[in-house]
Amino acid sequence: MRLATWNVNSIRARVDRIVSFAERESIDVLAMQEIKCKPEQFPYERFEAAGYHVEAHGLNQWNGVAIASREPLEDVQHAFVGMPGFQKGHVGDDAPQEARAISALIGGVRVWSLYVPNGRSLNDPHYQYKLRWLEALREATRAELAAQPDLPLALVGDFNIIPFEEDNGDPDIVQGVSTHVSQPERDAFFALETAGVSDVVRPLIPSGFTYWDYQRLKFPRNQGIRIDFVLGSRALADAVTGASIARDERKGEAPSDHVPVVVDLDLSPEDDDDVPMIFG
DNA sequence: ATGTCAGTACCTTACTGA
Repeated sequence: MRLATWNVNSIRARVDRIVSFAERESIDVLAMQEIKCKPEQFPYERFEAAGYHVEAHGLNQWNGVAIASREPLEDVQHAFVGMPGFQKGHVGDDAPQEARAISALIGGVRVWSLYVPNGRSLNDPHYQYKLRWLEALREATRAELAAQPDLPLALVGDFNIIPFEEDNGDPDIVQGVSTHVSQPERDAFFALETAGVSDVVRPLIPSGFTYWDYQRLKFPRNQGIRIDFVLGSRALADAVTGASIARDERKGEAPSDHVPVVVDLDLSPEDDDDVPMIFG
């Protein structure tokens, strides 16, 4: 299985290049974020013509997540357990949830397409919302893996966090001033490891950005940041055979400001070394 | 060049969010 995640920054503005990428790179499962539309506005037919099923979750022109898959999507969910809401600067369980998570079971793999809140600024209520959202994600993931320890689980998407200093090539993003690099955000990201998931791309691709701001020639200057990740459970990590960051997707006509992150998985059953080979 | 882009409504321009 070839699994990719991509913050597309509007599905309608660039459906051509998104479907072209999926076909050209033989993507089996494409998790998308920031589709920026309601389901009735999603260009399903373009994906179906290319052999993909699609599940989309969007409430308005903001946020929105989707998963396209060559295999059918089963047991679709539009939020994780305990996902907080946000409305007019108010964080909480009583505020309406935004369209920032969608999940499906595909070929035995539980895939979550996630768009973590941006945070906006360190003193904005949205920043507290971001931290609470990440803590709820950690707890939901911990519970899911406690119930199914051998589940191949992938949390993929735009985490809006720069985990390490070497992931920050943008001189305008400064510790102590900016979101994405604050210690509480980084702590919340690394705490996901205690739930049983880890970054499966970094061991194969130690450096490289996934986002370059449209403004101020950030891409030509390569002043990008690494904020899009594939976090996998043990069973998923054991299946990873390769990974890539599709940097070229930031080039050309009407690119998203993010590029796809791709992982290759070999999900065929493992040989069990504890059992003797009795048939030759 | 405080150097961009997408979506919407206050719709040929201003606003929000990123």
